[in-house]
Amino acid sequence: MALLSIGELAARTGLSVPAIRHYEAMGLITPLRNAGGHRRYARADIRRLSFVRIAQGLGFPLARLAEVLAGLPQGRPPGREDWARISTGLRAEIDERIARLEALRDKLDGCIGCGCLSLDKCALWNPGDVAARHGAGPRWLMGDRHEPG
Amino acid sequence: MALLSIGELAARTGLSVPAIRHYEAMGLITPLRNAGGHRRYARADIRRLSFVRIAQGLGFPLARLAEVLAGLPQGRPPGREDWARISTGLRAEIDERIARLEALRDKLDGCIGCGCLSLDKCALWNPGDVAARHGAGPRWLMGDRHEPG
DNA sequence: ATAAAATCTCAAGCGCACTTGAGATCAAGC
DNA sequence: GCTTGATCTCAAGTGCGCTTGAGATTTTAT
Repeated sequence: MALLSIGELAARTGLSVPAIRHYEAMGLITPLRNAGGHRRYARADIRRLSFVRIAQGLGFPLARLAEVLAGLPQGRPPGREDWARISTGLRAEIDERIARLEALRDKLDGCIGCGCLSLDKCALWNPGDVAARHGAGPRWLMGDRHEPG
Repeated sequence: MALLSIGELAARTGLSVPAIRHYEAMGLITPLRNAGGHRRYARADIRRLSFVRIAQGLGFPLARLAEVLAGLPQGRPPGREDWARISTGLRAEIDERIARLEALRDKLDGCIGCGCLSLDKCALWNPGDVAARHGAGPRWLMGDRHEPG
């Protein structure tokens, strides 16, 4: 049993079968096919999907992960250095996301505690008074998460 | 200018006008209406929407925020204690989210660094070997974020 | 050999958080 | 008074990340 069926891969990763097919459509994984046209996965693909789930849980959209995973070797199974390379690429972004979350939490604490409660004016809640600029888009404070497209 | 029009509120909060109307439909805010049927907002509503944006940025769905905001007084403008009360309610959930993110980051670091690379078996990546249980749903590691519904 | 289970390919639907558009009404400036 | 801009409602569309369903084919077990 060198290669896995999609059902086996689903069982190993905890993903649903349609979800795995969806990831394929999004370019995250590219299985082989057997004579009958059924998908056949290498063991390394379990790792690949585990990575996807974790990175996705950290807030990365599938499209970004497709880019990152494109950095893994094709043909040869990826080794330690390969995973380390693409992971370090994400580390900076991960740290940034966590930092942003912590900053927001602290702002929340700080402003509730400070008693000013003028959230529309308070520098903590509205750093740089962006709201007064031109009221264009809600980009302040939020970073790029779930930006209205 | 005791009350704000929706356009003014949009300018003050950085939100779009349709977004504010959407929040109303979701039960997050309930403006008064003038004689002509136009929405009129109190100053405290700026705070209310600022709170919504921040909490939303922290990962809370609008439905949850509607619940939380229902804890604010009606008629009387909310005071420091009101905001403090509903914020502390969220604090635990916020801390939990941050902790989860940090844990995932550390797991990522740890397993890339540890050299085992057997993500499907490694206790760090797959605590409790949940994948082998019955392959039902992808609930391990992820918490409740963006759970397939 | 055959019945049952797994897989295949489309296509459509869903939940969330909005955006966009149409057509009508209200408000404000000149 | 009249035009212009803001606002109204309702409906439909968007992007993401899948799920669900239909109908056909392949694989596996007996």
